Amino acid sequence: MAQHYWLVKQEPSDYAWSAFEKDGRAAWTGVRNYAARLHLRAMAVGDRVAYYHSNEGKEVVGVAQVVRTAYPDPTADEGDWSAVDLAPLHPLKASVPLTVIKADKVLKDMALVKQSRLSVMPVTPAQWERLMELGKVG
DNA sequence: GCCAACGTTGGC
DNA sequence: GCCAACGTTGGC
Repeated sequence: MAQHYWLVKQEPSDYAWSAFEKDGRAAWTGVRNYAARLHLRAMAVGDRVAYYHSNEGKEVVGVAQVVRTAYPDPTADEGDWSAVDLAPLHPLKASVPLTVIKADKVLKDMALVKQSRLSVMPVTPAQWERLMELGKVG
């Protein structure tokens, strides 16, 4: 089974990477968007997930992995929504700001740029490789 | 704080 | 089922 790559957005004032690292694991709940739900449901255990700080920072700061596949979101009062569990793997040695992503030949086509309101999105292997290169990982 | 983008809702 | 109005997100 091929590994897939994803990116999730989070406002640092809401749940920053540092808090995520401290917790060691988090239920990714509260997603109320059909496109994002589709992506959550496509996640497999072990998939890599880039962690992006929206609004404040506007940069990719770390790498997480999926530790539990989609299950009914316990925070949803009504409707058919999904959550997954994520665990932090490591921070990027150099965070990758949106300005750099927009200026990069490979990364400028990311959903992050094209669909600015989507909170969970796939990342192509080429984009992932470039992101890790810029993040000084590996 | 403003505003553009865009997803969702509701009237017809 | 279409489309205008509305609400939310998120960059600037």
